[in-house]
Amino acid sequence: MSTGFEKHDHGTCVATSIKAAEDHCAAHKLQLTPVRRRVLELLLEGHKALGAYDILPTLAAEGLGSQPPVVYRALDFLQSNGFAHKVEKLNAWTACMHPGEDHNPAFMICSDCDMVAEIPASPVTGDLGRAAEKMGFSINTAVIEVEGTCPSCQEVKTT
Amino acid sequence: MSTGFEKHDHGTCVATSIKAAEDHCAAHKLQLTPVRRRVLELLLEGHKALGAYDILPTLAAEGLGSQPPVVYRALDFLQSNGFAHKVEKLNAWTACMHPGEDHNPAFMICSDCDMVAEIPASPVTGDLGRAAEKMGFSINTAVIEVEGTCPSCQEVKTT
DNA sequence: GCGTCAAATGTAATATTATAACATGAGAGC
DNA sequence: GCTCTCATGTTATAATATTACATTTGACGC
Repeated sequence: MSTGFEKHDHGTCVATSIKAAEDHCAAHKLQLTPVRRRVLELLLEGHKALGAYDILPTLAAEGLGSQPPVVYRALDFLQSNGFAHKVEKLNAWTACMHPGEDHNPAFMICSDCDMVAEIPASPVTGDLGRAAEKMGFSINTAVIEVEGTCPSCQEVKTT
Repeated sequence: MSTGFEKHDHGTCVATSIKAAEDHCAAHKLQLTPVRRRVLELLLEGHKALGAYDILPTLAAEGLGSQPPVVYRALDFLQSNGFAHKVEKLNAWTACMHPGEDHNPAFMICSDCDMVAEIPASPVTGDLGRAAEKMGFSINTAVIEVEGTCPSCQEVKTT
């Protein structure tokens, strides 16, 4: 699975994720309803993070709901089932690139092109986990988001 | 400097931070105005993160300003000069525990008692930095926040 | 079929967080 | 005293998110 920054077959990328969501829902008796499915598709369109209010007009135009709770509910569903993540720094959501796998996501956010790449993080076993353990702090969830410049945007700058 | 979770002389804690802010301002020709100073004091009161709208009523009661921009400006000032940090996960701010030092903060947030501890993080040299370097991603800022249970709240639960 | 229950959706209203824009004031340096 | 910069006062509004309650739909047991 790609991280998003390098070149990749994005069609496969999308198909894989949708398929993973369908399978997971089938296996766990969850409903991937039209709204939920469409929101996931929108999140998958680019490797960007979308705000709830970026998504809402599209849903409204397609007759899938026009009020904020509609999109927030869909995002909650996707997030709690591991199909999407919230990027706290951006107050925005992005599709999960490792659906089905148990993972702690970390994000790299390019401030030039707004691309968001999800990479595996393992805070519990990493530096941070060791620091927490030392202090007797028990980690539940971790927010790890770095902002900077992605490889392609660095190239653009230097050429 | 304490992290906040363990027992400590909080008076010293506050005094040290205020002093550091005063010194830094004197050295850099910055003004630690009444509003700014008061906001810093409020952030230092407990090792908690405060939202802008938690702070505003106090400022208003003390005649230091009653409109949102007042508190946001003060927070911007404190943050850009390294006296406070924003905790993205909470949309709230906390006083810096290592003022004057060049550091990448990480936070441990106790979801039971709301205590926030700042610990040093070094993403650029740590696991995350290595991952970023490998991908050719250049890090500008890092948000590292873990949420879980602090030592004292774990004790309470088990007794 | 029919009742009933849970999950999902529709909708109005409102809460919370944050910023834009412009006017006013206060002090430093000339 | 002039002017320039920084800080503050104030109004309005933007952006993000949730509460609360009504309605619909489909599964399941009877």
